[in-house]
Amino acid sequence: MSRKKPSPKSERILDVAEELFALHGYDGVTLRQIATGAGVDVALASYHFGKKLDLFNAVFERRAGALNEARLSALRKCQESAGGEGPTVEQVIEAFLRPLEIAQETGDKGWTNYLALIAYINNSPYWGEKMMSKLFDKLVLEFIEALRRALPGARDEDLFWCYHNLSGALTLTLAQTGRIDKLSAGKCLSSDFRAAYDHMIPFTAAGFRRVCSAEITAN
Amino acid sequence: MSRKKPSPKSERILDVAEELFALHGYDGVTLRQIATGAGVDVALASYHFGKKLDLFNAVFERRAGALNEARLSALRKCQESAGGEGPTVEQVIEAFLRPLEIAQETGDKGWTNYLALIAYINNSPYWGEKMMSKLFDKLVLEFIEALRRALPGARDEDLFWCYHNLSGALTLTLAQTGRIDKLSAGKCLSSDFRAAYDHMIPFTAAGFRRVCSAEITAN
DNA sequence: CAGCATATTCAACATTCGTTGAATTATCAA
DNA sequence: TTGATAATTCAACGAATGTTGAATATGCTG
Repeated sequence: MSRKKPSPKSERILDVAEELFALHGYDGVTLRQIATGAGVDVALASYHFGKKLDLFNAVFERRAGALNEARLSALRKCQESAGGEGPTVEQVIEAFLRPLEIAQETGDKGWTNYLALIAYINNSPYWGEKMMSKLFDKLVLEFIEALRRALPGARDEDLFWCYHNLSGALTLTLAQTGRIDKLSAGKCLSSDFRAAYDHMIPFTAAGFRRVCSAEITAN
Repeated sequence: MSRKKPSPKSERILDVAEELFALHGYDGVTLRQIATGAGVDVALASYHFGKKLDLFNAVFERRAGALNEARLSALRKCQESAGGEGPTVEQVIEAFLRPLEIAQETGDKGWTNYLALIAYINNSPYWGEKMMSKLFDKLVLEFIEALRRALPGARDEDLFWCYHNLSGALTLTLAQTGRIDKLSAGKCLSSDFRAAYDHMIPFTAAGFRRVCSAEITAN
């Protein structure tokens, strides 16, 4: 799948870095911790990826392409199956979220760690704007356009604030902090992406409809 | 307002630590950066607060009491003004969110930084569960009970997942990453808490109603 | 096998980190 | 003013960090 055949050890480095960066953030992880976790000398990370920041970016970008393609494909599919009026709000949000769930269902722990890393970055005042925009803005704007079609007459401001709420709910889910587990005394599980999206889709869809379909109010 | 008269310089240390921790996280900040920002020798932080982790906790706990009281007071007030049936979903969520906005309206930059720090902690897989529960669980559970009253027949699982979505939307708002500013090309501003809550309240209220008021579905 | 490029380790560097104990200054009651 | 207590700075430590250049191992090509 990847462009140039990667040495197995450099992939191990990326895997471990992905896991640790997602858990502790950029500054909370040491190159030596990564190297140790990968069973490798500390200099090897520098050899393959350069500076620590370059490694961080490499981890972040490794799966971005595949993720964007999966979500875009889901959007296209739901647009095709929908009639000429385009998909409903629920269908668009479903296309936005479900690909993330499949990533977990494969049992690939790496994907789970990667999504937690995205949550870390997206919620960080320092990294958020700089890193997310470059890789995900184009796709996100396409989803927002699809939502606009499903919500005729929606104002830009309302549309973007609603997306903001959706993005926040998703981000906290991806972070997998375990907080909802404790709050709900075990009735909800952070690790259960399926249940999270089963609730998030009708929840946010109702929010979009209420905020973006409101009759015109006084300015 | 505070219990024991604090030395002015120790408050400065807390202020700077609050700002830097919110921006870069626990590991992304150095005691020397904090000391320099506060115009103080590096040893002074240790003298007043002990280890770095103790300083982190001190920052986190400094405003927690006042914040909890403000939100609890808002909940009590809306419960009193409501009839015997209790406040509506919208009113409960309003009581949950608006006190955070007032904190910003005072122009106190410290509160804004503090809320961003909460966002950092709440979204962190490492800190999230450990630190949030101790200080905020009791209040949050009280709000959830108020929401339950407003949503008769709601199932526990649905109620907590809905709160999870609300918490995520709020967390991303508090983080103030500036991402929505860029996505919306300036139509939405991360710094405008007022606008964020104006949209978040009807958005999440509609979500609660839809998910928690649904007819009983097949198991 | 020889040769070469790539991959990996080894050893070491200058810096920076959190922390501490001693020295100095400010505060303030007696 | 004196003396004591708290606040602050000074100086330094050992440990850990990111990075680099040289040395070694590995794998591939001819």
